[in-house]
Amino acid sequence: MKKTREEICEITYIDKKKVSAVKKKMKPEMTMQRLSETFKALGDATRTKIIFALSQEELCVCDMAHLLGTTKSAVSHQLRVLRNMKLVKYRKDGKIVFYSLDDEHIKNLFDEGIRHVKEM
Amino acid sequence: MKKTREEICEITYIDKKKVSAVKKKMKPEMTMQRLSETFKALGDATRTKIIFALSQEELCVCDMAHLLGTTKSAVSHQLRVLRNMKLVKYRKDGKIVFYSLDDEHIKNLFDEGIRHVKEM
DNA sequence: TTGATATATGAACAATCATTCAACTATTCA
DNA sequence: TGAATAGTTGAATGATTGTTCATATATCAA
Repeated sequence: MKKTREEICEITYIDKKKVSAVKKKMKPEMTMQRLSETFKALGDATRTKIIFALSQEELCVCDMAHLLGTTKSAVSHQLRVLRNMKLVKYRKDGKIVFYSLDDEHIKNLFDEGIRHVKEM
Repeated sequence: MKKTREEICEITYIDKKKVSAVKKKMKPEMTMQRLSETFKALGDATRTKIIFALSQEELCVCDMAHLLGTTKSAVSHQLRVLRNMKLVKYRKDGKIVFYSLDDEHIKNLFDEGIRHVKEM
């Protein structure tokens, strides 16, 4: 009888102790989920550029569209993703909405990323 | 005549000076591309967990699969993504391949991310 | 050599995603 | 009030992605 389907429970442990030690240290599922969502939010060229631009200056949607050479709609859609992940905040001034980074962390996170990229 | 299609060139500038000032500061396209790819590589729950696990211990594929409750194949596929982005490195010991974080940055980047998530 | 095990990988499929277009709200100002 | 402008949003669409399954490669041990 040939077994083809790989089942989780049949995988061999190489170092069971090590695995349970690491398992204990793992963050809660919720934390991991949010963390990956945060990175995912930064993981798109348009959004990366938005974040970088906002690390330099507070900007309105219209000017971001200009800066990135795309449409206001596309920018607005991406800003919602960043808003949802609490990466940017905004203030309204009449018709115009000005966006900026939500807090200092974001810039640190970003700078750390740039440092990694430079050493690739 | 009603204009429906939004064209890039027709967007109004709100603050042209500000836009060109930020434009000058923008990193090269290549840097932005790599940066977003790096974040994207971290932006998946399976890969996030792999990175966290490796920040604790060097691990083989088999044990990672156990730890995450998934298959070796799934882990292996995700490790390739992380390898491509130079986020993990590996050493071979006989049949077994041990993975670890490529450098210290990665942990910093990750910790900065966790700090953000905790303040959400 | 043969069988077993650790890992890698290609193809396929469903799910997710970014952008576009059209339509909508809200605000200004004439 | 009504036209113009800034921004948001829903639906549609093509592209990308994560997992699974099957198979391939590499190493070890008998």
